[in-house]
Amino acid sequence: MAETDRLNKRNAIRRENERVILSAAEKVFAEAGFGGATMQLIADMAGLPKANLHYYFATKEELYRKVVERIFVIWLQAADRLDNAPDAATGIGGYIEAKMEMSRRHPFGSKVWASEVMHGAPVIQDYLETALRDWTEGRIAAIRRWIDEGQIDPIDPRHLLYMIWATTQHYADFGHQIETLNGGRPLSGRQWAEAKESVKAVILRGIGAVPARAGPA
Amino acid sequence: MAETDRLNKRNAIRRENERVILSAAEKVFAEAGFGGATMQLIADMAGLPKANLHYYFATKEELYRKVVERIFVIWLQAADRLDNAPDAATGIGGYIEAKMEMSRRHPFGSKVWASEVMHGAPVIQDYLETALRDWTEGRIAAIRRWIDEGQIDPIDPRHLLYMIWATTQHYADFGHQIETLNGGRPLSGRQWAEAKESVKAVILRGIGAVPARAGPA
DNA sequence: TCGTTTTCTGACCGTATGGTCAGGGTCGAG
DNA sequence: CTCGACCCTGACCATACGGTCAGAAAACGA
Repeated sequence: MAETDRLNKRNAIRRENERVILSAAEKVFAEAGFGGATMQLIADMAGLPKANLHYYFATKEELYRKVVERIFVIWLQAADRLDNAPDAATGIGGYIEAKMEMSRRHPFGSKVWASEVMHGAPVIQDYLETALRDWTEGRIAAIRRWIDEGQIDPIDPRHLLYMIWATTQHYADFGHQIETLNGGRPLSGRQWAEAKESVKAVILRGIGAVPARAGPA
Repeated sequence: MAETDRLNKRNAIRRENERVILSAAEKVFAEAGFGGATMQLIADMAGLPKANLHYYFATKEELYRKVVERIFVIWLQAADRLDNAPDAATGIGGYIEAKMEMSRRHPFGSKVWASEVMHGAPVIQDYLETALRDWTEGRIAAIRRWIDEGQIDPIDPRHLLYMIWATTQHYADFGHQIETLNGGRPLSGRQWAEAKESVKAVILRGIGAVPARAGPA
């Protein structure tokens, strides 16, 4: 087998440490921003000496880039629900659900992404111009098809996508504000479900999408 | 007249310098985050020596706090359109319009606010728990009234507010991403108008609000 | 066991940053 | 004109931060 795939102790250590560092970095970058984050803070959170971080990731920029790249991959993966959907309502509804789950399970990643974009995407501008642009064009075409088929009202697909991104990611990025307005408590499982249903209902109704089981009369 | 209101040269200088500094600070904080912003950068942008900034604002934290407080006031002011509206569609539609205008005209402020909240609102937590919470409760009551009157579908008013905030502020906070997906060009006046109409249309239809002029048959 | 490679880390360094301050300049009131 | 209050700023300081490095420790293959 290839040398890099060997499952000896060294590789295990490396993999585990990289995982721990990336996870700690994601959290610290999310909570403090790139400028506010320090290698010492990340090291403490990872339970490793600072010098050890620099052994695995040469610079703060490199570590940050790895964090953002990982998030970007997850971001694009959520699109599975949009593709191969039997109809518009199922596809868009499923995509909203998937993104709401992501906001719930990966709030730090969402915040890092938001922060990166807000600051002009200094690190992942190339991804925006290639991968994200291509991805977006593909979904726009799919949405246009649904419009042509009369499954949803005519609407600029871009604004629909922005709306979905904005609304779903808001529950992660502005989670602290939502929590404060919720009496200082995090949303319960029930409240998350209600949020998901509200968002789905308003958007699907807003674009005139009929539920799958209720075909046109 | 009161001493603080005198229009002598000294007061003019003070007012003008504070304005210039706050404006520069808003931009720098928005583009670099609190941690990434430096007093030197803000000073350069304001065209003043760094020491002069510290003459008007003792610390970086104080300057930042003033910036955020100013944004918060503007944020709350946009609610005028929601209050005293003749009906739900006009009120909510007007509020969306006002917030879209704010995203267009004050993108830096929106970003600073987003950044502050994302990082756990270390500076304005008290505002969230008092002013924002009170404001929100008031609007929730108003929305509930519209629901009871049958003007809009039953929906948790909180999620409706979050949706409006998320969608409208997205055009400021994620403006760079939108610009990139728009071929690298900022949205034109026409595109902004389309965005505004799209958002309004989807949300108003999504909550079953009928336009003001088209009363129930 | 031995030599080699990889992992680990305390101590250290140069720089950038927030903040200070003494002293000079400007304005306005009387 | 004079004096006091306010405005301005170059030079400076202490600290914190990203990053380096020599050398110890551990893992590995033979």
